[in-house]
Amino acid sequence: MKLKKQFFLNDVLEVAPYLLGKTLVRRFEDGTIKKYIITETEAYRGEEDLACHCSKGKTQRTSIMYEEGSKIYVYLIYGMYWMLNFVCYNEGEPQAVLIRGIVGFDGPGKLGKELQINKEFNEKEISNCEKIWIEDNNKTAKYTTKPRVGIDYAGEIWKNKLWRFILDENI
DNA sequence: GCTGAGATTCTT
DNA sequence: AGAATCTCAGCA
Repeated sequence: MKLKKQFFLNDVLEVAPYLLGKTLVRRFEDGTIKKYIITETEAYRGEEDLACHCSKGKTQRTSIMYEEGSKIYVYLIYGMYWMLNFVCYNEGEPQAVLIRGIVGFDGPGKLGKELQINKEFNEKEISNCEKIWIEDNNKTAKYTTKPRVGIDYAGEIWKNKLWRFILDENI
């Protein structure tokens, strides 16, 4: 069954690890439906988190993260890769979980390409979207935590946070 | 308006 | 180590 909106109102540090092992379902333009197991996520949490886009405050790009949880946040990085995120927690407190890996497509850029993610997904409702959704299995997966990737600019405190969650069986 | 850098990946 | 390639933020 689909993950409910309520689930994304929790703190991102609860949401990110819980998403591991869950099934990400994508309905493509031609009607084909494919399912992928989520293997890796990363948490970005609040304006004080220097690695979070919201550390620079509310802008046109980041305004979606200030809304209530369960919205999809998509953006283009390095001019070629679409990143897929889900907004978490309460309105006014920006948090998001980045999907970094799914079975068979290890890396946020690769999975964005495979899922054919584009700017049209931005600001959609993940709990009520006909193109993409997540299926719950009511299980808690075993996982390993590591520092986040690609954020050396965030400073020692935030760089060393263990907010990257990796599904154990996939290592 | 222009410039620099980025939650990446693939090639040299 | 560097290119590919585009959007946004910051500054003029």
